[in-house]
Amino acid sequence: MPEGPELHLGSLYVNKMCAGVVFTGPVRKSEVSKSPDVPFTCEAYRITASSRGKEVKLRLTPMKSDDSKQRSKAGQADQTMDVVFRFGMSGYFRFTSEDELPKHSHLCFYSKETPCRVLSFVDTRRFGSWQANGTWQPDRGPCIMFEYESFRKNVVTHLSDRAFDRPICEVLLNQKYFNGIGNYLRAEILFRLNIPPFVPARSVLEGLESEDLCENEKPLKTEIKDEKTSDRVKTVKEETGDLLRLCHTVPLEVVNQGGKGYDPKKEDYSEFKAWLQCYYVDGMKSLRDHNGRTMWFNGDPGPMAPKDLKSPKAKQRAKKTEDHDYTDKKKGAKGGSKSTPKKKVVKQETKTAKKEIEKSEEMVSPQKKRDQLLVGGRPAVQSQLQVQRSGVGELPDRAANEEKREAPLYCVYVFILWNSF
DNA sequence: CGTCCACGTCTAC
DNA sequence: TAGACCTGGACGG
Repeated sequence: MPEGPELHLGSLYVNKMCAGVVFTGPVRKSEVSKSPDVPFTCEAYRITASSRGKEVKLRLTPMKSDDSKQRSKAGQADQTMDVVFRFGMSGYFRFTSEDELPKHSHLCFYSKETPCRVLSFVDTRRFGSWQANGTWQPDRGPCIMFEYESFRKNVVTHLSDRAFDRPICEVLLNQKYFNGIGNYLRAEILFRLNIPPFVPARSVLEGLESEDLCENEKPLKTEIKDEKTSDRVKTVKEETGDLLRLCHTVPLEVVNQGGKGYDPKKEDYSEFKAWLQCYYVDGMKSLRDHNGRTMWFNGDPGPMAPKDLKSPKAKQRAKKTEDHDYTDKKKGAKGGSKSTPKKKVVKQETKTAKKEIEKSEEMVSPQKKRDQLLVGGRPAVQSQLQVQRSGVGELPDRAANEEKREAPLYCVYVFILWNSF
């Protein structure tokens, strides 16, 4: 569940499910967890949640007791305790009956009912963590969604920080400045503004104001009469706002979807998947950034793109043979994972038209290939945009973002490529 | 069976 | 700037 929107949706889930529920007893941790104990026990307490960027805070509030002396005798809590969670790659909250406890529940809060129900922090990979008596992690910046003004200010007033020497796509994952942005959000945000991901961050951000000048401008949409569909009025909207504003609005779109955000296993994942314009989308390119994270983008990667010429594999590929069939897969199998320190998959445009086509096949992820279908004689990329355009009956926020773009250049690109087969 | 990949931090050379 | 930390799903042989 893990970028800003998912964390926030998680806090909404807790507040909704636990409203009016009384919890009791100790907080229990799984055997396998290495996170700290939560030394809290109470005859009757409530749980509420809040979020900030990529953290969720649970507040455990003891209910009033007639006999506070008795309570302190028994070692009961009489003060609230905050527990601050980070979700890692796979954390989320569930509220279930005791016998439906999900696998990988690592911290459990028991309700005072028979049979009882359990609020549990579930985390398959255990990259998540929590801190009893916790506070928001001090090195993390303001929340991109709910502390927008201070978030902007924090970035704009620290542009001289060496952190901004890096490519913009990598800076967007720096939680000191972009608390809540993660790997899918950075792709979606940069894509919408057509910003090459490996452009120096400072060059993109300098000149932006602390104040969002856009915020109070009402007419975000321009209505244009479409000649072809004469009687229909088509709304055309450019992406509104600068990069910092989109770091705020794009995550909020996910929250306003009301689903669970990024969660491929769940039923309601389809809406989120349809919302994605770039991340893991068929026809988009991807590159490993300098931290080994996959950056999804379209068009020019930008001047700071990893050249990867130093990677053992790239050397091998360049030296050994011009055999275009010498793929990463092959190398992986050959070299063995031990001798090659870390695989670096580079998928990029090449110069000649022929190679372009070959490479474009490599670029398509396996998952994509499954989905790759012709719809109405057009590549799926285009049809996806059409689906987005036809969205009906959405929340106002979302509706405003529906009818947003003419078919972008990449569609033309894909179309040409497609026909060249 | 094995390899690769995944929404994120952390800390140790 | 590598790795370490984990589980599990997809896919290949």
